Amino acid sequence: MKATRRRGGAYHHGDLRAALIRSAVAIVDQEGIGGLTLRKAARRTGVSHAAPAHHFKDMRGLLAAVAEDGFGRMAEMMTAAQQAVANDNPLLRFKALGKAYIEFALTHVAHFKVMFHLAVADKKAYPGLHAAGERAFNMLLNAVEACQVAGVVAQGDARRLALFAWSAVHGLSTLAVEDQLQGKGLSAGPAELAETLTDHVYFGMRPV
Amino acid sequence: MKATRRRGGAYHHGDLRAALIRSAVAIVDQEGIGGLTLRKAARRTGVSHAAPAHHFKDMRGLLAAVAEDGFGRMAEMMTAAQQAVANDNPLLRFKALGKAYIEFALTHVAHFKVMFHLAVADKKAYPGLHAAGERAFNMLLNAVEACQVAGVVAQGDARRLALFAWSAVHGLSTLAVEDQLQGKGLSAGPAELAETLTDHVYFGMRPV
DNA sequence: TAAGATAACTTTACAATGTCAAGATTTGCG
DNA sequence: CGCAAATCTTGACATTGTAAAGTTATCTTA
Repeated sequence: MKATRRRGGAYHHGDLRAALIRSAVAIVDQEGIGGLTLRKAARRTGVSHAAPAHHFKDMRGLLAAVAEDGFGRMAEMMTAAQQAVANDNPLLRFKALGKAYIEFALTHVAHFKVMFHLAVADKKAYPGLHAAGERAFNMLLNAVEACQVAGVVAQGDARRLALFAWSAVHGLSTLAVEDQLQGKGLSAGPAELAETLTDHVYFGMRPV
Repeated sequence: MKATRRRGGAYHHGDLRAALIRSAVAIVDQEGIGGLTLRKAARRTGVSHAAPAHHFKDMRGLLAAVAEDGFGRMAEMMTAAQQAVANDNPLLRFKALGKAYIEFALTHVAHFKVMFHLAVADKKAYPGLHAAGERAFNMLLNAVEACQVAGVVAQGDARRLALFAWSAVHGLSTLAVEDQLQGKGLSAGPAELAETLTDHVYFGMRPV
């Protein structure tokens, strides 16, 4: 949006951190998460190979930054999807949330892969990342609780119900993003499968 | 089980391929998937750094071998769990299948991580791997169809129903294995969560 | 505005890795 | 027995992550 391109031999980039994240996302998009390299991201951005270290301590720092960026975008998409639905229909809002989750994964494959690929040591090392993930789960939790209040979802531990919904939606996203849905004889694309899946999720949470 | 340890300076290992897979699993268990290295696996097995190349073409070959081994073990656990249930109760068999899937992920974290971590190019490059994944899905599909015949699960595209169940079960496994369940206020461990999750999955598939 | 401090970036350097090529050793088969 | 193939080792090279030290721009402050 601003002076992202380095004119001439400008020593200072101006917005290197964001530019590196963009490059990283592009690389993961093209070559997968294994093709991402600090040096490659630096080359693509037009800076020296050691420049990333000043913005992200190391490789994991870059991945954490991409993941945090992804969680932010996901939260945006989910709130937008939720607000596009009538305020007084908690069930529709709940479904919209689930479909937005899947849609985010399908339209932001690189982000999604990185978001759920940090093996370990992200818990306390990257507090911003932790908080971003927490926020997304809380959106889902609130939607479930609203459905309980409205009586369209069974009573009981809302967190477990939310976990069920999250698992289903996250599972489909993961399988789709990892190309595990090919050759399974599915008669529809991921988008349509998301629709029927969220219906089943709701059926699994109905009051007795 | 056999002559796995190299006595003295034995030039030939005897069962190097399997030994390397074991080492790789151990490394992934201890240091995560990012800590796995061809040379490290070779060192741990007591062979030269280039030895793995003769059994697995490259790094992806080793990962594919670990994944295929994992699919085999998972199929074993799932068939065992299924056969431990009365033959005439398809619903219980279906639930047992789902719980076995989750239990496998929780007890074979390294295998599970590798199984669903091969980014791309596994489709045709590793046919054995592809077939192994196919087999696991077909077990689930058969269980769903048996439930439909018994009338305990709604009619309709069995593959979509199976996908819903797989998504839920796979999602919980993934989240648990990636330590995403911490700090979410869940009042139970993964094993108990698996129990309630499979119940919800079934509820989501009941006949109207 | 000018100097000093700080931040941003580069250059240099090194150990570790994946992978290839060539050599050594063992096994199996005729 | 002899030889070809399979198995493993050694050596080499480009690439990577990362640390240390140097260079250039920006910011602060007096």
